[in-house]
Amino acid sequence: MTLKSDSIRSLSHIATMLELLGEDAFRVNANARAVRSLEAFPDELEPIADDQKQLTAIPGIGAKIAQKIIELHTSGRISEEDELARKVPQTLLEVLEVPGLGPKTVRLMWEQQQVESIDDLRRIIADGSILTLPRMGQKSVDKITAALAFMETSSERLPIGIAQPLAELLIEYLRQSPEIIKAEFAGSLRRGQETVGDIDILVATSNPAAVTKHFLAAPNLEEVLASGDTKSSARFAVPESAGGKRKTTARAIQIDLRIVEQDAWGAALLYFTGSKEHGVHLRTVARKQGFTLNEYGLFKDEPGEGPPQSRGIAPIAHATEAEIYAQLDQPAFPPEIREDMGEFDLTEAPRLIEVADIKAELHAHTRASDGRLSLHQLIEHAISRGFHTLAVTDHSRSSVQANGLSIERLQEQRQHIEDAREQFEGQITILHGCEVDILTDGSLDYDDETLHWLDLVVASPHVALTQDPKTATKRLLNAIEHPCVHILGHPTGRLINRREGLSPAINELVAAAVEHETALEINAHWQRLDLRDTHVRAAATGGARFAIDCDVHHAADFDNLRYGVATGRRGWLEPAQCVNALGHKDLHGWIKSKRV
DNA sequence: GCCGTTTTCGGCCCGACTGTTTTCAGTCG
Repeated sequence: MTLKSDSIRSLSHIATMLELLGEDAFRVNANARAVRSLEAFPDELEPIADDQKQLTAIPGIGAKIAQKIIELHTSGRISEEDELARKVPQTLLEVLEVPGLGPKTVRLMWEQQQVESIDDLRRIIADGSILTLPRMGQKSVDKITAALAFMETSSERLPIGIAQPLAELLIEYLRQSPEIIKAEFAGSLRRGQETVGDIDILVATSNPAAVTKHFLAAPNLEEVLASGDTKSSARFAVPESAGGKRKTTARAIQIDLRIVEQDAWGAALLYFTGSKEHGVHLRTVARKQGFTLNEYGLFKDEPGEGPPQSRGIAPIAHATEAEIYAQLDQPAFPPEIREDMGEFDLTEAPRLIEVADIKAELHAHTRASDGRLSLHQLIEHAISRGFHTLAVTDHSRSSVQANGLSIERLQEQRQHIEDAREQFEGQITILHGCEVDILTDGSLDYDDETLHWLDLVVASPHVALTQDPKTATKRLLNAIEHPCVHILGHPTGRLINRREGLSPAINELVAAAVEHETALEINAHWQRLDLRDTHVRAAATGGARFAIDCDVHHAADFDNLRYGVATGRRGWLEPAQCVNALGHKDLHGWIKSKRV
């Protein structure tokens, strides 16, 4: 555990307990904001933990919270957290996790009915005493009961690689209705987050009732949670086949449908894309300039009661996101950077990396190790993607479970590569590379002579992924600094929702990567997305170069590129910093620079 | 509890839906 992760846990614990005690909402929010800010902070806190000034330089961290972090660092505890924990039963925090139950209701249950746990909640439902609470009727109780049952069947956040295809299928279905003018997904999915808690679909129509009816008849719909004139929510089953074989325990996902008038499409898309923090900041900007911004448009402030659109006030801008941003004198922020993490300091929108920029795949496996494609099939797929270069990088010998190649087999593979080069001449440049294991101590799985003989080397950690941060940093630095290594593959080895992976000191890796011109991988597989967005942001700011690769094992893995690109965009990555976006000459110039 | 090109004090976004209410509180995003 690091000081950062401990601080995040303690501060969010404090925020939740303050909420349950009915403390000032702004104080609760300040702690929650500090948590989000720390989650996005790329570096560890230990190096700055004795410097209040550097701590308060982190947005959302003021003098008080900095003091708590310092206290946690020096004593291992925060006294405020301990004091609060004496007042609030810790099992009460689980009750707050029940969807539909908020702090006010949980507090009432606690004060009036001595509810201190989920079991207590079940008790007052069973004996009917829950109905004596204010504003609590049978319908509410039924909802809580259903939520409790749903919680038991578990639900984790859905990886983007499952959520996005689901959203696209639903949109395809919705568009079958002639009443639909436009349909797009918004929310965290549109911002390219690695996992999503729900899916937001935005629809433009002049016939809301028909569209709602159509939505509620969609395939895989399990339960309607709410349905009004402009908004419906339903729970959908996640098909067993999602993501190839099931790679998530999530059985269901909530999908929210928002219905808007076509005219206000831009305002609605902006609003429902979020993030919440970006929206709050943007509305503050609007207010300062004498405007009101909501999901119906940007309005000039005029005195009066009620929302401007219902008072007959015409919006100044509402048709597109771009015109609203322009009216507020802001750049047209790409969705992926709308996190209120510094984007409002920009004077113009960055030109972020796009899928169309990617012209090379530098991390791909064949049947020789654990891939499912033959060498020829792999090459044909790369050509069909319009790539100018493909690196064949099967596993090295230590990856026994992946049928890693001995040096002899590696040498045999060279002959096949050369045959293929002849056959595909003029269509694509084929590199003979490997994905070499970074062994536990940081040494590589082939000798230097073999590595130098290969055209391209991706060095990746596959074992000992629970090493402490210091050892892991040293291990990865070894690979970055090795003169034959081009790319550090999936640097942390994490698997989303499954395995934490290594926690190296990213700033040290970045400094070494810049010095040795080694690229850091953004592994595009949606189970990896490694480096993650916040690491990419830190490394890109530090001037590192990146490789966005699909780590191809199956033909369909090429389609994961969009998730890797989205992660790069969330890290503010521009094409010039991505080796896969280089032209043929520049890419091979860099690759050969490691072979002199 | 944070923050400042209106402010070092006094702000801190905005609306839909639900269930329980005769006008609104709570939750959610």
